[in-house]
This record gives sequence, C-alpha cells and structure tokens, in this order.
Amino acid sequence: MAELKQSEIAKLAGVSQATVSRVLKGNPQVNEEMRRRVLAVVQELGYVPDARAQSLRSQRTHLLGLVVHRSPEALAGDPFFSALIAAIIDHASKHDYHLCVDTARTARSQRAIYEELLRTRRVDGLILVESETRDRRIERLSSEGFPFVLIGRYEPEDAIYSVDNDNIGAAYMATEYLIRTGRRRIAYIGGPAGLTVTRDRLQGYKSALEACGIPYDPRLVVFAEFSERSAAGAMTELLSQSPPPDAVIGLDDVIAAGAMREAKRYGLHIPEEIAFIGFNDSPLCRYVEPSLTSIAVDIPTLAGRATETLIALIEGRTPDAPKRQIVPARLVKRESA
Amino acid sequence: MAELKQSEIAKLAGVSQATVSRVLKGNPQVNEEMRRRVLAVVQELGYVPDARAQSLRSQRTHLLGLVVHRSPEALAGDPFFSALIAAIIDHASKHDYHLCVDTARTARSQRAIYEELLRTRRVDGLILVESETRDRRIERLSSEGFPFVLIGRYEPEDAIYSVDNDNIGAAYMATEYLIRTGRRRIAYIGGPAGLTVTRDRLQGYKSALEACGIPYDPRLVVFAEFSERSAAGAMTELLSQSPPPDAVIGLDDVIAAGAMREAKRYGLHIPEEIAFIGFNDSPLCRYVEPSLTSIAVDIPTLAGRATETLIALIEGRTPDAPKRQIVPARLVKRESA
DNA sequence: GCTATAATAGAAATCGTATTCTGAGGGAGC
DNA sequence: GCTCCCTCAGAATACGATTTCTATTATAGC
Repeated sequence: MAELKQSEIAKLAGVSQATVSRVLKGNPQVNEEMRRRVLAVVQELGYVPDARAQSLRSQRTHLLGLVVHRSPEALAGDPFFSALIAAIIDHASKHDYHLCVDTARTARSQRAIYEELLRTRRVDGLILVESETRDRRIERLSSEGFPFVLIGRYEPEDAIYSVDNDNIGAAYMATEYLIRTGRRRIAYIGGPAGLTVTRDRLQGYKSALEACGIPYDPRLVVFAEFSERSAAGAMTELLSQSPPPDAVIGLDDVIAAGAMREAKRYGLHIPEEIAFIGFNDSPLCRYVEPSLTSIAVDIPTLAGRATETLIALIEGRTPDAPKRQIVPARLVKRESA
Repeated sequence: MAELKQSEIAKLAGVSQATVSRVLKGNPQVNEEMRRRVLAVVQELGYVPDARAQSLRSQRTHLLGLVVHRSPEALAGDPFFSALIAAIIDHASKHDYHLCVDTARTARSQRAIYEELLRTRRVDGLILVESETRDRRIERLSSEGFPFVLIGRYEPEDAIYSVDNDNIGAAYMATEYLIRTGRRRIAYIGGPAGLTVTRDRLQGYKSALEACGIPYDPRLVVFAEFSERSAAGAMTELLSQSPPPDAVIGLDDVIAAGAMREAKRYGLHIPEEIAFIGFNDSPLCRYVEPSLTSIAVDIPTLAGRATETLIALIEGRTPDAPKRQIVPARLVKRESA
C-alpha cells in the first residue's frame, strides 16, 4: 500500500493538489466534472487525509483530553470510569472528535500532564474529573483561555464551565429519606477530605439534619479511602461510639458496602438496627446482602453535557447552557434502607 | 500568552531556529554557550514544542489507540475496562505515549474507526480488545504492516502479536477444582457465542471433564449476554433439567452472580447443593452472599505486555516476546465453591 | 467589440518542527 | 603555508494538508 497523499491523487486525476483538497473539504467552487474525477480516484485508492497534517494546518487535533486525578490502582475496580469514558466517547464521536485519556496520580505528574496536553496543543480541550476543591492549575487554564470543562464543582461558582452531579441535593435526599423512616443517629463516611464530592455531600447531609431539627454530631462524620478495608476501619470507629449510629451514608457504594459488611460482622441486623445508603448505583448494589440502597448518578447525562459544552467552547460557539450545570440524581431504594 | 514557537525563541536567544530545535532534541553537536542561551529563554518563557508539528514532521503521533468492541451501554458497568485503561495508560506514559480510546458498537462504526484511526495516521498503533474469533479487519491491519497488538486470542496462532489471559487453562483449573471437590454435573454459562473468550473457556472446561473421565453433556452449556437478567434466564434454563447441575462456571462475575442469585431464589443452598465460580475477581465477588469464588485475570500484566509489545513494534524494535503471550490466571477461593 | 464580473483552478504561502545541506572557522599535520 | 578535517550553526527543505493569491476563461452588459 503506497503512501497516499493529495498530490498523488492530484496527479492521477489530472488536477492540482489544491483541487483535491477543495473537493474533499466540500468547497463549492469546484466544477462538477473535476469533482467526479477526483472522487473517482479517491474512492478507487481509498485515500484518507492525514490527520497529523490537518492538525498542524487547521490548528485543531479533534482530540478531547480526559484527565482523571487518580492512580491506576484506585481506578482499577471502578465502574464509574468505564461508564464515564464510554459515554464521553459516544458523544464525542458524533461530532467527529476522539478521546485521549490520561491519569494523574501524583501532584508532579498532574502538572506534567497539563503541560503535556495543553501547552503542546496535543488536545483541543480538556475534561477534568475529581479535582481538588481549589486548584491552581485550573486557574491557569482559565486565565490562558484554554477550552475546558470540569466534571465536579468549583468555586467561585460561575468562573468556569462545570457539570456536576447534584451532590448536595442527593445527600440531602438520602439523609431526609433516612430521617423520614425513623433514623436519628445518621453517620456519614466521606472519601478523602480534600475532594469536593466529599464536602458537598457532607453539606447536603448537614442541611437535611438541620431542616429536620436533628443536632449535628461531628463524631458521626468520618473519612475513608476508596477501598473496602478503609471503609471497614471507618465503620469500626463509628461502632465504637455509644450509642452507635442507626444509619450510614457512604460516599461510594464500595465504601457503603464495606461498612455494611463490617456492621454485619458485628452482628447488627440490617436494616432493622442500622440502615445503609451508598452512591453510584453500581452493579455491586444488587448483589450485596441485603441489597444496597444507592443514589444513582446520571452518568450519560453528565458526560453528554460536559462533552457538548466542551466542543462548543472549542469551536468558538457560546454553549447554550449555564456555566454551572447540575444534573439531578435519583434514589434507588433497595433493602438496606 | 503569546503564541510561542521555535523561531521566536531563536530570535530572543540570538540563534537560528534550527539551533533551538537541536538543543531541545538533545542533539550533541551544539556548543555549550548556545545551549545555555537557548535553554534560558525556553525556561523563562515556558516554551513547549507543538505536538502537532512534531507529529507531522516525525511521522509519529505518540498516541496509542485502544479499540473496544462493545457498546457504551455494555461497557458502562464493567470494572474490567477501567482497570485495563488505567494499566495501559500507566505503561504508555513511561514511554511518553498517550492513549486514545474508541468504542465500536456496530459493525459499520467498527470499520469507520479502523479507517479513522489507522489510515489517517492519527495513532501510531492499535490495541484491540474483544474481537471476534476471525476478523477481516485484523487481517487487513496485518497485511498493511500496521503496528497492532491483540488482547485476546487469534488464529492462526502466530500470525499476529497477541497477549491473552490463559482462558483455556483458567477454565480447566476452575473445572478441575470443582471436580476435585466432588462436583459431577458442572454447567458452563458462556457469553455471546462468537467471542473467543466464550469458546476458549468452553474448551478448557471440556478438557478438564475429559481428563477426569466425566462425560460431556451439551445440555449443561448455555450462553448469555453480559447482563444480570440474561444470566438469570440462562440459569433458569439449567435448573429446568433433571438432575440439575451441582456447579456452575460463569464467563463473568456478573453472569455468575446473576446465576447464583437465581439459584438462591429457587431455594438452593450454596455451596452445599450447587457451587459457583466466576471470572475477573471484580469487587462484586467480595460482596455477594456467599462470596463468589472467581478466576482473577492479571490485568496489569496483560496491559503491560500488550503496551510494551506495541511500543516496541512502533519503534521498529523486535519485541523480545513471543508472538503469542499467555498470562496465567489465579483462582481466588471464596465461599461459593 | 470592449470592459466588467463571475467562475474556476493552478501556484504559492503557510502551519511549527526536524533534518539535511552548506559554509565558516579553527586546529592538526606535513 | 597549505591542505584536510572537524566542529558547529545558519539556511533551506520537507512533512501533507488548507487557504490565499493569481491567472485564465467564459459570460454578460452596454
């Protein structure tokens, strides 16, 4: 298979290379006869333009970058990300964009990745997931006018484009649901304390308590890593209190399930003595015993909004969406609460 | 932030653009004094070369493509893929490569994606996952000499580079383990019949039966989609037989767990009356009741071998690995078997 | 019949970097 | 003092497409 380029096609079709380009780009000022001749050769040889040359010339790579702030190990078992990635690809491909995924485990490599993707113009825009609450790099992206969208929340609210699950509302909903069903000592197991999700859900939790006139007890709030073991540790801590909690909200299904398993080990009856609610509605929920009530994050919508907004920014259109978009979550009731 | 390019740097450093390029590429034939001057300006302005121009000039994009033959919906809940993607990125970044992920749900879009990524030279090489047993496109890639590696198996065995979990061996191990613990009517629930994994594991299953002198009963082999519901349906079919199976091997943890749940609904005791073994050792396994014995696929190794081999191919080195690499799996014993 | 205008296609410039080609200068060797 | 070679840096070219500029031809309008 010979290396094909427009000049070869041009020679074979007996036209200039410029004409080949015009035909392929659908430029209207080209005669029907020429167009036919060129297309015939293109079809015959199966010529496809070189994306690298197009990128350089047009200053567009048609690549979106997804940067995930987690180590490979932490990412490994998480179904949230396969869903997110799949959904982004789905939307991007409709607009003829591709997706480049990078992970940033250490702070140093994070910086490197931003440099690498952005300054080298390797991608046209960035989707950022799971950033810290305040992030110097995000401000730099913003001040340089680089197109990017955050999945998650950022302050100040309308400084940048972001799409977020309604974490505050969702945690409020979960907490209120527990209160309505008679729970009074509701615990919250967060993830790493620096993460925005951890804090937002904590806020929703507190608001619901307050709205229902239940005093906030800081001893009922603990933090864990994204692992079963860490969740179990957090649960042990909670159970050491007297009286122990009668309900637990976990930041994550894995955390909630880990905590629930620990409670079972202590001989507690679920949901009679203690109820559990997780987040993400992962496959896990249907399989644990008792099945886990969970808040379902609407990933396709989240990914869709983020992708569409980003592409609009890249192409210079003003996104027809507010800077901060909030996607509602859904409570999926099962046996654990 | 002005648009920086080598010529600007050159002007400021009082050298030619060629010298700037040489300094940045570490070309040895450049005087120490020049090198210092250039680096000073580069540092000061934070110049980083344009990847698009480099791609065109060097004919290398430093992008690997990962093509997954599944719909976004099917991909959504699957932790296998986040693990795979994370592991590939991890290895690729060590060699200064990035990863572009694409999904191919329909046959038409599959073709389009191959064209798009390969013919446009958007990526330097391809990793393919979950292909069908025989695939016309793979033969084309091969005949065009395009660098690619398959995760999974392909026939003829040594026609292309592939890295595969030892599916035959793993299924053999699972089956033999069940037989050793006294099971006699062992069922197999595969995935879609066209997939190589489905067939390979079936083969391992059959071999183990034969080696242990247990006759093969085709009624004990059924196929399901990658969903809980489909798995439940398959299990119902198996339970309608007399005598029913006393053990089940599922292609997948989700399939195995779905089948197990169905068996519980029928009032069967696990593992006393019927045992279950799944594949992937996903988080799920530790949470189902009873916990699910599973074959752990060594994803980091799988991804690592595939990535290293691909990069070697791209860079024109002969991979120091056989064309067909097999990564051993591990039986993780839990309560269900 | 002559200019004005439109339609169309080729020539040439451009995107930013890597590399080959070329030439200047300096030291070694005789 | 001359050649030869070596080192090094600037000039020029190439990568493959897009787009502007330019030239040709045809048509219209008077």
